[in-house]
Amino acid sequence: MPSQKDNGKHALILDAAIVEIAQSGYHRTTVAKIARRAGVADGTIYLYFKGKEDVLVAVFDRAMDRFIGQGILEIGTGDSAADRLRDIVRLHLEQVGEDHDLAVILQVELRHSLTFMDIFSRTRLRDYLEIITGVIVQGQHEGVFRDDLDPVVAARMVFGVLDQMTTDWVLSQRNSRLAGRADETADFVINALRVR
Amino acid sequence: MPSQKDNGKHALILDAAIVEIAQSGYHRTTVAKIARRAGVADGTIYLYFKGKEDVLVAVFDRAMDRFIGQGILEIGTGDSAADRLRDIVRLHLEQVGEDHDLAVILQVELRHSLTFMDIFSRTRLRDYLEIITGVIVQGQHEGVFRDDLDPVVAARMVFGVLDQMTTDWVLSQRNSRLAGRADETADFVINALRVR
DNA sequence: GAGGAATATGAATGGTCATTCACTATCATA
DNA sequence: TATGATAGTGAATGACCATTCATATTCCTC
Repeated sequence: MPSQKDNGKHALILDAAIVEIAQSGYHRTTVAKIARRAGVADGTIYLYFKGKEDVLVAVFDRAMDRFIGQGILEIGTGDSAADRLRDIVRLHLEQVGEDHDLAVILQVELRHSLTFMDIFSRTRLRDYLEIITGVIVQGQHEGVFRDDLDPVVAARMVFGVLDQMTTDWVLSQRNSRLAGRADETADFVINALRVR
Repeated sequence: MPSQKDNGKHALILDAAIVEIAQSGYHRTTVAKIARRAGVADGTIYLYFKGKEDVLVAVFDRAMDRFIGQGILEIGTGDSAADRLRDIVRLHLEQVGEDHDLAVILQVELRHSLTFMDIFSRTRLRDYLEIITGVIVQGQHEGVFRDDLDPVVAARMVFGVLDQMTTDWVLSQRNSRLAGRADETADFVINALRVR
């Protein structure tokens, strides 16, 4: 099984898979098509991945690594909760809006299986939601966010808004920038959380 | 092709399909399994539906008919926008929370294909979103909801919150009632929209 | 209750792929 | 440059499953 002397084949296959899956959906994408686009033989896929499903998992893992790694974790700790939340919204929409094919997979293809969603919600997404939860708790301590909302549930609601904006963008004919919605989206969620 | 003298086979097949698809996902559900659960022969499915995919579409259509028909359309027009929105949130969560298997299909299985999502968002969902949009516009006229938010986009955000609450409920194996979240969900979205 | 129409059956068909594996090519080392 | 190890190939395999259709059953009408 190749590891170091890779010639970037691993990434090559993942890139090809993203394009094919975004185009035709996971189930209509054959291993042969991924191989052809990646410029390798069908069998080569199995040197780098356990099987077709494993390719999808790897696409997801790499995407989440990049997403989480892209600074979401260390969003200014000196700032107010409202400012941090605004930054999270902006970063989220910028990140996902950067690669349309990848967004299609994240928003549409990855949700085709309950068990997959389950894994999803138990691992990387959980870390991300915990960051949002933390910011909400901070805001409650500051006295700026209402404390009659469960911060864990509220974080889910905030995520729901971001997720819906992304899905709408994926389904729309993309001449718009997703990040262009950042301001009004941030306004919405911050207003939702703010004390009156 | 049977139409009147149905013996309820059409509905029988749909019910069986809902259970099977919720359990194993659309792609792992075979026509044979649906037939077996419905207590009919494989070929009978094809007397009532054009094919496997048509069964899924019919499940979706019936669900949306019931959902939209269940009073969402005629939510008290005499009430304030905030009250109407609260009613919509409650009805939405009550309706979807009524049948877990159906909710799984609506939240997970139906989103497996971009074209399907596309059809979805162009038809029934659009009607529903227009109702929410109308309530938001009403609230803006009343001077209760902020008018610096595009009501169409705001309606999407509200829907995103409801959708996320539903997905969370579907993915949690707990036997909690989805409608139990109605109050805090309504608080969140009404607060988000309210002028300060 | 005969005959024809409407329904229902389920074994057989055929197409589609994921996966395997015997073989070939390339690389690294001495 | 010989040799074993590592990487890559793609035709063949076999499992799976939607759909069909020849046949059987039930229903209706006179």
